[in-house]
Amino acid sequence: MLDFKDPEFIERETLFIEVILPLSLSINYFYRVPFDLNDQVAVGKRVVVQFGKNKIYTALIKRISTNAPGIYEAKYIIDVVDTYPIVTEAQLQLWDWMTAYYMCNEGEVMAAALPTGLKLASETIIVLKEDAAYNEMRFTDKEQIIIAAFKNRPRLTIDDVSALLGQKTVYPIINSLLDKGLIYIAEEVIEKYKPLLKSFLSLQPFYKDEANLKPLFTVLERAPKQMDAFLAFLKLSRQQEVISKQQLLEESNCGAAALKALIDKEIFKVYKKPVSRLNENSDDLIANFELSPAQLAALTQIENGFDVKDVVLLHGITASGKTQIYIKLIERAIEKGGQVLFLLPEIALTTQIVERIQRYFGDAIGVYHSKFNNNERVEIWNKVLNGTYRVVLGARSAVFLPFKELKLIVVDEEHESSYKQHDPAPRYQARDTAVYLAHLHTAKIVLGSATPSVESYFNAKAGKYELVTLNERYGGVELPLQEVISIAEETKKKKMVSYFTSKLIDEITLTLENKEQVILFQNRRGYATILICATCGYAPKCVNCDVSLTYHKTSGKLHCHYCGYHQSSINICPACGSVHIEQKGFGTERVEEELSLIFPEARIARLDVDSTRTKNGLQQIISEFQNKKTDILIGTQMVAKGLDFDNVTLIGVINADTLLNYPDFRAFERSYQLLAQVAGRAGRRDKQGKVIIQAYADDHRIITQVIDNKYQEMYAEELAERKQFNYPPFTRLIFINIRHKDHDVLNVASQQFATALRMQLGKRVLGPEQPLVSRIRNYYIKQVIIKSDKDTSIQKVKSVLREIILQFQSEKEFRGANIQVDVDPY
DNA sequence: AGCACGCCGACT
DNA sequence: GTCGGCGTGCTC
Repeated sequence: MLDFKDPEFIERETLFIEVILPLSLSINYFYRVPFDLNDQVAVGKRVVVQFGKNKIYTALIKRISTNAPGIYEAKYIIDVVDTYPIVTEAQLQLWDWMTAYYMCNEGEVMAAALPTGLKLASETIIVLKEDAAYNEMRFTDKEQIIIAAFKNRPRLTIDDVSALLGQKTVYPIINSLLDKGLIYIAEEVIEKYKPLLKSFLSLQPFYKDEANLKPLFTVLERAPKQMDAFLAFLKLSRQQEVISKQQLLEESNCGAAALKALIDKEIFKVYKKPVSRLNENSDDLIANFELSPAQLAALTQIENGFDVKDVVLLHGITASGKTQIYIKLIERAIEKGGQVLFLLPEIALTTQIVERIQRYFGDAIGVYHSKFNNNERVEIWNKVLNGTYRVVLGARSAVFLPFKELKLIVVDEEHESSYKQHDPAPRYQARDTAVYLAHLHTAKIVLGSATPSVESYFNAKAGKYELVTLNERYGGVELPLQEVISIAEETKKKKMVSYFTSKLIDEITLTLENKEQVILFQNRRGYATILICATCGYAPKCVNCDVSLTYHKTSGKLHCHYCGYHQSSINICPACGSVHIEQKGFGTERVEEELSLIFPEARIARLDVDSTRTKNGLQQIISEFQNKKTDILIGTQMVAKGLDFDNVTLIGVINADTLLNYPDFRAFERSYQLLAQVAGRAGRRDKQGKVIIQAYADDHRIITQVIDNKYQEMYAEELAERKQFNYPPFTRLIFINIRHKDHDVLNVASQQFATALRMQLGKRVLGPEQPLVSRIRNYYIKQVIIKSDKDTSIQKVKSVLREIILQFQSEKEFRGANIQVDVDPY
């Protein structure tokens, strides 16, 4: 074993390091370490390297060796960024596994894993923090030069800094300024989320000393209002840690003037703190909850399950109180000194569940997802690394955080498709990655869902996972009354009003009269799905993609949902000149419009990607609905996921058929999950909710199963189908998308690729097939599918695939072709 | 991912 | 005659 720390050794030996660059490169590169940096290099630290002609990147040290890397001469590293490794050994192992399993590059994994703030590059822009407390700190000369430079320019690139100081090694200096909180990395995108700041009060340090309080009381005796406020403050401070200005005003009836006087007299100090925009009306749920007997039983089963298996699947119906069970599990894991990762779908992270858990665990908890900017993400990364955070709530990318003592992972809503990353690579499934991550740390993992994925349930039934079932709703809340209404029949009887059956209209009327709220679900956005000329059949299509354009009335434009292309709408058919343009299909916009004609008094809001694109859109729509400023919320999938409103008693599904007709082998499973999830939003503690599902296929087995809550039956029938048609969980799928700008070249190329693959893998190879959308952003697409049965070694299949891809890419005639591999598409 | 090197159309 | 289009290959 080489001792890199031995001074003798350091003086004599030349070190070479293998680094991972955060780019899509098929191999890693080697650099040479200058002698004076020998004692600083370590696996998991970042280094600054020049890559290519004049590009500078932050790379990560993967291996250190004394062997020169063969024929070429290695470049010297410019600098070592970190004083201690920021990536752990376990993380590097996880990266290795992901690279191999999902058939991508290590650089792609690194790019996805590290928050942008840890990937400084030469053109990264730094900005001086305005409110930084300079005078309380000491700076080196170089730091002062940089700070001074900000007087002339608000933004500096790393290259600028390099020029200013006349040296290449600037990363440690920048890093130190970042650590001191003096500068931050400018966002390349405008920040979407701006925290809401609220004013809080604290006592000036001087008065924390009891001795100084006494004279204060004598002074305040002459100002009864101020005294009142002060006493109210003292009383509150005994009960809670933070006191907001607003709260003190409410509790003391002292008036704003008296409070201002106290602040002006420097008795109180005001500080601002970001608070959630969401209504905080569910506090009581968490403060000191007791598990119900059913929950307690489930908890015990989970813990016993951990004795025999590493993975437990918790199948608990909607509103059965899974969160409280998670909290108990988390609590126990922390008591044992461990760290906990709690994964949630992105959308659920903006809701109450985060607040509940945050309130419960306080400062030891971190939240990690896309609403946070780079600087905050780096902060979270560091706090996980140094152990400040014991619990992290996060979306799928949180699996990349640098845990050191991970003891428990919770994957809530494990069936959610958003756990799978589709683009770009690594195309990973965070739930499956979490199972491997738990294995790496010898941690335990709970997968929870009201409607588990067929795969997970299969694993549980097969004994790979331990299965725990919770069949009782928490607090005796009744299951909603569910009913399906046939659209066909209602149409025949001429009882349809626009898209709504008479039953749904009646129920909405009743609900609004009771001052309760309604959620309507329509899984399509926009106004009309397509426009079509009634005379010649022409339908406007996207110029870049092979899809019809969707008509959006709000913008008055035709939009492509794949590439973002849009054009103005048409009144006259460009093909035949006819003015008979028909609208086919309808989306949330249309539902909103039609509904407002029927219920002109009702306050209606829409929740979909379009209405939430603007700043704070999502947050605002949700909180307005929660605060009962809206009566009816119309939305796509978004309304089904993780949102919890306690005044909603009616849920309407406008058209269930669109879900069922989706051409995917998981369509029925997904429909069941989505409908069950939507239905779960109905009802309150004191009132049974109602769910109305409108459909043409009103007797479809999936709809019947949703209405009767027959998960098991759905699972059994799905499983039989999967077995018959060789789909997961009986096989493993790999999708290979081949893309090319030229249609004909693609045909030849994909045919040849499939043939080469078939030579070695035989009938496991399907295609090339034309995917649903055969052209996106001007690239034609063909799909080859590998369906590998469980008896075949998947490693072998992957190595064959890897070889064929390599061979394919070396062929000159197909050079413009681009291959994307998607392992376990979801 | 960048970025340079390299071979074919409209311009001072 | 040149400036520049982006197609292709390389980066330790």
